[in-house]
Formats: sequence, structure tokens, C-alpha cells
Amino acid sequence: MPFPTETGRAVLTTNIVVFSLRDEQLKLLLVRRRNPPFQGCWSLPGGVVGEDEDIEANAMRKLEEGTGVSGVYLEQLCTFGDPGRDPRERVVSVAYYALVPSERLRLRTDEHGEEVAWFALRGLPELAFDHGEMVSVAHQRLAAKLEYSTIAFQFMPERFTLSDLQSVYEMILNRDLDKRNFRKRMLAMEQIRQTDEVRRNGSHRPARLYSVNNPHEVQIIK
Amino acid sequence: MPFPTETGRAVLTTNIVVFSLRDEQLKLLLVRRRNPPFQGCWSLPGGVVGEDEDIEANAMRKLEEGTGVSGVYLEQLCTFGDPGRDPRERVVSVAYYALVPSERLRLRTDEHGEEVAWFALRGLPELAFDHGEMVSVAHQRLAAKLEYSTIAFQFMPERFTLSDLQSVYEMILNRDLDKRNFRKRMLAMEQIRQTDEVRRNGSHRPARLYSVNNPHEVQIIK
DNA sequence: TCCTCTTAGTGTAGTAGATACACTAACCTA
DNA sequence: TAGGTTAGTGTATCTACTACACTAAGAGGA
Repeated sequence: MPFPTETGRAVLTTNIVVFSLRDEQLKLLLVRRRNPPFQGCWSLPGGVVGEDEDIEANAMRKLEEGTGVSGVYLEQLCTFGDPGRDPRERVVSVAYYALVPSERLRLRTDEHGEEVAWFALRGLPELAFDHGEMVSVAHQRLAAKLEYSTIAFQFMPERFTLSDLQSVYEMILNRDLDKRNFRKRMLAMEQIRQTDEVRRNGSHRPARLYSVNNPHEVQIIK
Repeated sequence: MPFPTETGRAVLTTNIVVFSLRDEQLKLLLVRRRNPPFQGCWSLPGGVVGEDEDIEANAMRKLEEGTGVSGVYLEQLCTFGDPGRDPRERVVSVAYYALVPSERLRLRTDEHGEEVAWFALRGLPELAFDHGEMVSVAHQRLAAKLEYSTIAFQFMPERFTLSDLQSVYEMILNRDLDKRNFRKRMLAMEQIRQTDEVRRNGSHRPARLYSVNNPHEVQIIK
């Protein structure tokens, strides 16, 4: 039995807000559009979902194509389907956000002749379509999750200092945190473990390195 | 310029998890399917999004058709688009949830010859498609929002007692709350106001009636 | 009318988590 | 070895949440 309507079909796409930390800043991966509409404009990575492709699998694939990394944290954000959001025809986009640890990044630029670049979250260019709104929703969600989950650890490399971790929180929340209270809180949740290594850089006391207990899980705290 | 692909099109639908309080229970609105697949099975209200219709507007319209109420709280939940979720063809459903104050409900049954009914959340029948999963996500979201927002007030009529309100919380969270602590917390957030009316019912002390300060806003607390 | 039943309404002490806040430790370099 | 820089630590206060038990007010029936 066929679906009882011929209307209501839409092009199904994904877009991914890819966060990473580079140069001590919270940055986003953007792609420059080569075709109209919004030709030349920066936009979020993403693409059309294949005939028999799972939506999340599509987002993960696009993410891998853009960054060269796999298995990173990816979460559905929300769906944008305003009838006028694409001037060509009805396009529905399921937005995701992803967190990529900086160490793992190898930017695959120009693989398909695409111009791809990282932009600081504060200082984004005007984005194509409703992608600016997607970024804003993603940032809000990420900041909210910092407070009650271990999501920030998704950004961390295998070994990191508590100061590294604190600056991740500070970049996302966009405010300074008290060092002692921060350390107490992090250690109290027992999700990271001290190692016996230290990092020496610069002419000051070396910093103890820590590692995440369950690097592939995001736990809800409290 | 046409969209540069002929693949990737999907039927776009909505489904709404409609919560209401009836007979001292948290209930959901379900519709019995008249056609295959899942013929005769209960399912969530919803339908195909029109050619030029906004997705949320479609959800609101379907909600109004099912319940006869308008202007109630409606929030996007998430999007389900598994390639096999509908055996006929690729159907993507944007799931919403809605909260309907019990007083305003007039169930429009049989308007289109559809069988529509309220089911207690505990004691739902097996649902069509992935609607069971939608219900579970909606209930989790609702319970989470109770803790940090004024969302519960969306269920309340114009005048209600604190005991009424407490039983809303208890039904959603599925556990008993301490009366004194609950009242302290509710009054501390200064979102409800005592009226000079009381409600007399039964042979016991009458209960003071309260009203919500901003009944159409859901505020994030703390 | 007064006794009983039922739901409404109230306060306090203890605990746990969050905040504010300033100094010492370790290393490097000049 | 003195100065500069980042790492690392503890305590007092405040605030929010928890646990907990009795009195108040009305209705109905004896």
C-alpha cells in the first residue's frame, strides 16, 4: 500500500555544528558554499541524506569527511524545516552538534575542492540559511550540559591538566571560574584520575596530568 | 537553480505526545489507526506536513484537531527518521510534546470518524511505529523540566490548590513528595500568587486557591 | 453539640553543595 | 639567587535540600 499522499515530500539534510578547541579558543568548522543560494557564504557542514541512510549516520559521515575523525560525540539538536529556509524547494535539516578533541583533528581541506576552515565562535561570519540559529542553539545546549554532565571531557586529549580543563569550561561558559572551587568540583565527581606524569612547559611549576576514566561515555551528574 | 539531487526526499510528518491530567492520572492522547501498516493499533496523533506548512504549525494544527484546544504549550522533542520505520517508504517524523490543562479539554472524537482516546501513561497499549520511543523521550524530558522550570504550571487551570499542584508533580515524577518542602519550594520561586478564594470540597478544611503569575510563559528557574 | 474523620497548612534542625577568598610550591631564566 | 610565572591548596560562610509531626478547619453523623 502506497503512502496516501503525494504532497509533503521534502529534501532531507543534516547540518553539524562541529565544536573544537584550537589556539585556546572555542572554534567551529565551516564550509564555504560554492553554489547558489548563498554562494561564497560560510555554512555548516552537512549534506543530503541518502535514500536508505540513517539520519545520524549521515551526520557522522559528513563529520568524518570534514574532520578526518570518527567516533566522536554527536547529538541531535533539533530540526529546522521552515518552508522558506531554502529558496529552491522544501528542505528539512536535522541539526546535530559534535565535539572533537583538538589532538585528533586533521583538517581535510580541499578533498572535494571545498574550502573548509575553523572560526572562533565569537567572531563568526554571517552564515548561510538558518545556520546562525543552529549555532546559537548548539552553544546554549553545550553550555547547559557542562553543568550537569561530563560532556566537557569529550574535548580533552588523553592526558591533560586541570588548568586545561578549566579553560575549556571558561571558553564555553564565557566567564572566569575560581580555580580552587573548580578543582574541588572536578575531583569530587570522580570521573578523572591523576596520573603520575607531569607536563613541563615554560618557566614555572610543572602541572600534574590527568586522564578521563570512561572517555567514551558522557555521564549525567547528580 | 534546482536542488542538485533527485534522491534524499522523504515524506515529512509530525507526531505529538499530548499530555493531560484526567481522573488524577497522567494521560496521553492516542488515535487508533484505520489503515495499514499497524492497522487497528494505537498511535500518536500527527500527520503529513503540507507543502508550504511550517512543521510546528502542522503539529499545532493536528493537536487542535485532536483536542479542540489552541495555544497550549508545544515543544519540539526530536526527529525520528530511521529508514525502516515505515514499511511503505521513507518517512521522517518530527516529534513534539504538548501539555494541555485538563479544564480546557473537549475531546473531539469521531470528527473524521477517528477513534481517539486517553490512556494512562502507565498502562499504554503497544504503539505503532516507533511511537513508544517518542513517548518515553517525551516523558523523560517533561520530568527533567519539572526540576528547573515552571513547565508544570501549563497543566494547571486558572485557580488551583497547592495540593493539586503537588499531585501533578507526583504523577509526572512517579514518587511522593514531602508536603512542606514542596510548598516552600513552590512559593520561593514566586511564580504563583495566593488568591483570596478557597475551595470547599468534602468534609475537611477548605484549601486556599492560587493562580499562576505568567500563565503563558515557561520560565527557567535558577 | 460534640466527636470523628479528612484534608489543609505550618517550622526547625541538620546536611550537603556552592561560593568567596590568598597564600605557598615548583620550576625556569637572567 | 632573585624575579617571574603557573600549579596547587583550605577554610569559613551561605544557601538549598532533606527529614520529620503536629495543629487548623470544615463536614457529617451520633
